Amino acid sequence: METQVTIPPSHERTSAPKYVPQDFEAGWMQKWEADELYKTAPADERPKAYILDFFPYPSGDGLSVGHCRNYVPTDVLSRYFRMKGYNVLHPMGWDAFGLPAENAAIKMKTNPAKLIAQYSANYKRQFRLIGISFDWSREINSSTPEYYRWTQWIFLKLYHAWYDSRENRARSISTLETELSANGTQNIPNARVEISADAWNAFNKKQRSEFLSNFRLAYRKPSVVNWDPVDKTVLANEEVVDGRGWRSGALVEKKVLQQWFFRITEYSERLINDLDAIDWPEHIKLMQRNWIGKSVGAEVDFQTDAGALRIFTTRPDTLWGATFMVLAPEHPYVEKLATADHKARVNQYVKEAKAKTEVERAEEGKDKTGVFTGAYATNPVNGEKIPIWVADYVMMSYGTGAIMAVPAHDQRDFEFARKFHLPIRVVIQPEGESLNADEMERAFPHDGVMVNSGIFDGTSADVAVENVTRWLEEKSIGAKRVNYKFRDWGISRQRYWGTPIPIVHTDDGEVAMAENNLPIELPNVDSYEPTATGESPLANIPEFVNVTLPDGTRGRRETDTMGTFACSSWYFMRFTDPRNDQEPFQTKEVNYWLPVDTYVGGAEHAVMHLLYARFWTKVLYDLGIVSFIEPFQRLRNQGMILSPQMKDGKYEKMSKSKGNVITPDEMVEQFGADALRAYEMFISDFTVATPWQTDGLAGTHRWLTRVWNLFLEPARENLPQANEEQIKLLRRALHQTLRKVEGDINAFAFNTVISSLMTLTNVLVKAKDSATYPDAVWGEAMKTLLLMLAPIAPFMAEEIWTRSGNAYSVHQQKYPVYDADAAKEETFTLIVQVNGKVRGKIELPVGVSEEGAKEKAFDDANVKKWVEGKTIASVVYVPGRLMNVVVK
RNA sequence: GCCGGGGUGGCGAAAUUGGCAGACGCCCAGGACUUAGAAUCCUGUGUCCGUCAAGGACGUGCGGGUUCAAGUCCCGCCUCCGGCACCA
Repeated sequence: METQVTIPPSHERTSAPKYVPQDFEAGWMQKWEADELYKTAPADERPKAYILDFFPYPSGDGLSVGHCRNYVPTDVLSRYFRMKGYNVLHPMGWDAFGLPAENAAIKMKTNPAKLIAQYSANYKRQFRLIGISFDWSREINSSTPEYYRWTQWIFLKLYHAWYDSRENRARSISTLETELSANGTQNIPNARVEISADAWNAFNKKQRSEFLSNFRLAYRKPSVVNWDPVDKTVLANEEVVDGRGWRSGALVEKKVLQQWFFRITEYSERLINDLDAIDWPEHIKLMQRNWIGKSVGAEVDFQTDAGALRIFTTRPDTLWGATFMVLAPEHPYVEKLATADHKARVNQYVKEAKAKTEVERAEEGKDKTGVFTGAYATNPVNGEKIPIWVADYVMMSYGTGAIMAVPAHDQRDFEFARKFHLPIRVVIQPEGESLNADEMERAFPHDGVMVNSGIFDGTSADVAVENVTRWLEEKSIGAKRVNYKFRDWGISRQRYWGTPIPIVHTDDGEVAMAENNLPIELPNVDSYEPTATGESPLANIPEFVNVTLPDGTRGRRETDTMGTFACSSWYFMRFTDPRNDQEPFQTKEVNYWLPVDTYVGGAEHAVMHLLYARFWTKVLYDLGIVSFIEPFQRLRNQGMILSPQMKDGKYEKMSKSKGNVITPDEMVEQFGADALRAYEMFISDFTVATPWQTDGLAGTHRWLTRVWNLFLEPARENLPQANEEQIKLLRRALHQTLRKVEGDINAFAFNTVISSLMTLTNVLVKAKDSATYPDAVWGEAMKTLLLMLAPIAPFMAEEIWTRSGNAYSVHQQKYPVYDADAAKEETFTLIVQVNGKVRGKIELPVGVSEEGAKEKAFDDANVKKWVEGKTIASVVYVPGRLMNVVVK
């Protein structure tokens, strides 16, 4: 029997200290740091937890409440694992190089290093304000020589390595030189450039250097690049969004420059395969797979007057349907094949196509353009002569830059054929349908049965590709081939504010700096504005550019700097040993801490940072420098916090330009950091975008006030002693909450962590006002609640802990241990349905027999009413949950 | 166009394997306290019928389906968000 509890209004209670978080929060933070509470120990015997936020670039705007969405949960996790007895690494540093800082510095006529120092100090202040427990003794800054020295060191490791596809790993370049000198490239499958041992041995220094560039994992080549005319720099493919620079928004132009690349494409297969072993959101894995863009098909040679023209196709089963060929405008055969009477038109077309930007080509969309070269190719499967065209819908950068056009089964070829009145031939017939080339309105790119294909007629779709490919190989016409959309990672930036590339150009070719000559330091200069020519501003600094090597050779230093994704591709390793000036990190430390157990940040880095960091990790693994193959075991992306104001029926993003940014500073001033932290967790599921509501923050503030009063307000007088049943219920609620909270923290369900703690608070407040509990019971409840609160509301937990007379610090206590017996339920509510509608709810003891449950269920008055006079067809019984009576 | 992920009260949202839809909080209303307000506390709060009862009908973007039972599974749409975009 439940009794109605009357709770006296607060004014009747004896006075208690008021919850004013602003009075104690800052003081505790100072004390914790002074006492080095969050200083991480080196590798030891304890289990470790490495919990990391994405490397932030500190901006002048500081942190908004949206940014706090990821920093709070990772902090909660870190604090939780410390209390669980783990050795926890939870560090922070600054991705300080790069355009934003440099551009801001140019605009404000100051030095980017100064700006970064100022901005990062502000971030640090804000992190402290909201109680984030970073180990600041491990703070790093990627723009300091102490850091980028090792970025350069890793660059050299890549420079001095090549990918041996026979062993499927990177090896030292010296192993390649030894092999070239003995056997040339004859044993190296798919060598990009082939050479005999004699030819290699006859090479001079410069020739060797240039030849090795075809193999090195860090190499330079002339390349058409994405040129951002506003930021005056080259952008990686990943940094071009809709044909515009991702930061400046300017239309990207084409430009040919000598560029540095990392040969990430060698790792395509491993980057795809190893995704299976890591706990990442599926959509991020999918984005990476799509970005790498693996497709399996065949390469086939078509004979022409200029020699064999190699094409790539994923549909070798449609070879008999090829009615023309198309070359990309940049294809080297265009010049060779164009016949005299077509040359003028071809040249004109190529010139126009090359002048167009990628965007212009794309904007013209599906409207195909192209010209006939006058030349023909021979289809190797049937000896047919088919015309060769040039068209810009074929890209030089994918496959071989040439295609066989099968208009009946490819939509693009179909459009092209219709526009230029080229023949269309059906070679795949769908089941139960008959395609007629003249009447088709679009291509049929799907599976079917092969027709018009000689000996393959009648071959069904499931084996067609495989059979034809095998046949091509037997006949030596073609071969199976895997292609990737993925390109090598371009890292050159013609800017000042980045890691210098440790290479010197001499008359004898490139010379890599010796490791012990690192770092190559950025010169301290007044003017570092970008040049309009595309050269780095470093090129205008003679003291930097002109070098004399130890052997007396004179050279020109490389003036490009590395894009910042180089810095962020290994910073998570540096945190394990951030002050080491002998090596990037101790082997023992890096192998103890890595991989990162939980890595948290926004989804916008899905294909850039996250792919590059995986690549560097694999290279370092191949070279025996680290012992793990993936850097981030568990990845989670936070959802965005949107502005509370709707515009056109939608919530907007927070941005300085829209003037709708809400800062943690103003929220802390009003409600305290603990309430802000709780609200950041409570606002919604971690991964979901959601609008900010300051009223909701008022709610978590009210909750914390109730918790405060629960601990610090004296109990009412003259309350009855709690009976056995009340004690049991109290402990049950407590331990059920503990189980739920631990499960939810591990599952990243922070919103339900808060709601279950709110529910427990409500239970305890009622209990406190209705009975006096034995000290042991009440003490257990209070202590358990406080320890569960410690990671979430660290300031309040410490304040209450101390005021209650406990020894400092609450954050050095063991996390409470869940008692399964106490949490066990004795009864459950059986839902009784009649024809799927709920007609009754009855309390039954756990473990009741089916017969017992039925008896009680049919005893229920309302159930009786619905069953009476009807025939019972069946009864579905789900033990411990539900009974459904099906009647007619 | 292709590939993902969503759509649940006035609002933010919960809901192991299909098993009580709406936990928790906000807002709002009524009440207690107060000279008054703030704060705090109590009660109510999906919609509709019913007497503010008992009880019932409807309800998770729309339309179908599977099932004793569907927010959850299947088919077809609508719509929002993200990614890719002539990838041969």
